Amino acid sequence: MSEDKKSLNFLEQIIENDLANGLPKSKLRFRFPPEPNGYLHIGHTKAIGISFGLGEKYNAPVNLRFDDTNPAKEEQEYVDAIKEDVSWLGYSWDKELFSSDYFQQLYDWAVMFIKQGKAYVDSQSSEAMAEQKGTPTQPGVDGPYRNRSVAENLDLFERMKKGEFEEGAHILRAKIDMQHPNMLMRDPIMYRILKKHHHRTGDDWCIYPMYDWTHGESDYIEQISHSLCSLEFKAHRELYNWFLEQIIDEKKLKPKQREFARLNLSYTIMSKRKLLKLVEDNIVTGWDDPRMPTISGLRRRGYTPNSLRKFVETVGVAKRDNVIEVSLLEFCIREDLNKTAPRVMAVLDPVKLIITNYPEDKEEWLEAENNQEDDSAGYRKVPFSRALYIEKDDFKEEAANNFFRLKLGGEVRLKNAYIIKAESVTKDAKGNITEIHCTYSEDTSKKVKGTLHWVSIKHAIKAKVREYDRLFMDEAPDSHPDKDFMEFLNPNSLKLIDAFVEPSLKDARVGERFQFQRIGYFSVDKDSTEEQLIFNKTVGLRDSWEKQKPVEKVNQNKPQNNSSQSQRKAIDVIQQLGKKYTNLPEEKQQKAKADIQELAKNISYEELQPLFNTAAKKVGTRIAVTIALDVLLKGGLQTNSEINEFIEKALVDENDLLKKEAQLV
RNA sequence: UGGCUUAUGGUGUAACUGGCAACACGUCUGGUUUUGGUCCAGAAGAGUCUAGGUUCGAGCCCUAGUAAGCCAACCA
Repeated sequence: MSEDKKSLNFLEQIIENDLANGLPKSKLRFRFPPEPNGYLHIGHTKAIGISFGLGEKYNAPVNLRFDDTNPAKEEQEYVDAIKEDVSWLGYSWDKELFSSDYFQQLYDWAVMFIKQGKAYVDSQSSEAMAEQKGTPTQPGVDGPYRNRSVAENLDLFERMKKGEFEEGAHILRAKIDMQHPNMLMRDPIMYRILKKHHHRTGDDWCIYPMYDWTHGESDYIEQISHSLCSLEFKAHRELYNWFLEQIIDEKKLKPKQREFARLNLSYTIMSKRKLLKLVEDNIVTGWDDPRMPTISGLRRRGYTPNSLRKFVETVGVAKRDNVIEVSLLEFCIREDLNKTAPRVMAVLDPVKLIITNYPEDKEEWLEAENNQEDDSAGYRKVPFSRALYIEKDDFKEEAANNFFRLKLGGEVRLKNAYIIKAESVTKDAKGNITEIHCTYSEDTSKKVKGTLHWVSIKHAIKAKVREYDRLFMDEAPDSHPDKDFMEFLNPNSLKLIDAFVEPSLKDARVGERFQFQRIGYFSVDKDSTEEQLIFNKTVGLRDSWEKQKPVEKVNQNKPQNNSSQSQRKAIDVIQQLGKKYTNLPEEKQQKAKADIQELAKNISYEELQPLFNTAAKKVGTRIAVTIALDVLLKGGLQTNSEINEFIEKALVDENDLLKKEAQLV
């Protein structure tokens, strides 16, 4: 009944506040403003989830606005891809808009700025202007063209527009303050000359507005109430507001820019420029390569819109830099697919298994449940025969008891079929197992520890499987100032596998997702043909067996594990026991005390002494130190002024426990 | 020799605006199971960056530090 009330993130709080202060709910409007210069990635999914999510929450419209002010980098291909990705995620925008729609209005405003003495044409080299601009720690100085007459500015700007000048000859700058502590306020550029073809306005314009000049005014034109972007635009807010204040009509709404921390994923990169490099260098096969963190890549990999939305929701919204562990993404997709993906059997690394007491020419079509998590999923038939494939890993001639799979003399269940017992193996000249010989029993009620998946050799379909590993071997590949992110590329990020799958998969269609039982989730790749099925591995099943195995490859994946408790130094354990001390019930306190006394035998005064400075309020730690100190003193330690001072303080503390321990010393 | 922002378990986010630090992932136990999956039950792990202060009471307020990020594209 009672919905557990989710706490609001800081953006929602801002909106609630505005609403409480009189902003009508009907005025709420958001926007997602991608630049069409690349494909959207998982980081954008967060931005999309925030603005479109707010739109859904408040039933407010959300515009999709392409920020296309730089004809040098932007293309129609990207516009189309972005639209596809946003709709695939399940969001629908109110209006599809382009910043270029506002070029004329922006130009008119710029002319107004010039007339009001708020903008001027600068004609220096970019180097000269950069020098005058100063640095973050040093103020800038005015340039020589800063005080051109209005008439001259108007004339030059007009001629810039007409295309009379070459690129770089002139620019239009806002006239604000060259000494401003915020560098963005030091006469920012509003227009530059760019004689490039624009994907929408063609050759109409020779001058193009800059981001800062365009963005806020576009928000204003569209009457966006909350313009949400990532943290690196924080400093731009001041300029955003300045530009708005010059043109605002008091009767209209003034958009509010607020900034959130962008999403970072461990073991990957999120920069469009760097992703583009992977594409251009053919490290990957394209923007939608399943190893890419792009939305299209994840889609091709088999991720669902649901899982991505859940992921973004789980990650939350705040203002501090963050790195999300990939395991959370994997959790989200497994959670979704577990409920929805039909189960099938596929063998990726086959070894032949012969059931010697099963007739040579017999075959049976056995019933198999499609998805035990979904009652409506129904059943299908799988063919069984004398000769099967099972996974090589599922058989060992000899193995310990915790190996639940097949071993000589041992029994396992074949999923959806019978119980078999391994009798013998045949090997090739090199000693590799070529065949496993088993006998089967039709009594399937018997309890056995292991269940294996399998395919009937005669009926199996050959399929290609692409198994992916992370693209980078470093946790944060582009965070090393001295190293290029390309150095961390994982040479084995793609593994091609020839697999055998059950015949029901014959008609599987591109994009369909399955669970290959006991292995993972797979989806049919678009490269598949009538003759050749190709599967992408989306993600493996959780595997608690893999973790138990005494593997040699260890550390290569895990950043580092916290060293086990047993290896911790005695002093650290004492400190930790102390932290909890005052919260413990009396008997446990006694035990903790005994533990501390025992541990104290193994510490030196030098280790204990720094803890004398423990803050007064951390009473527990001080108690533990007192107890330990007592042990040391009884062990022959000479008292000194530091010790006395510490005990003195304890004796007059208001905490009785501490006082009591101090009195014992 | 600047400005802005941030700081809570391994990770991410909370804490009803000053009242027993919670949730999720991950980790570890145990149970169920024709997937070593799922599911179920449980555990460990944080005195909230440091030092002071205000307060009956501080993760939250104040002061001073420390650390990290962002800001010097005719990119967005």
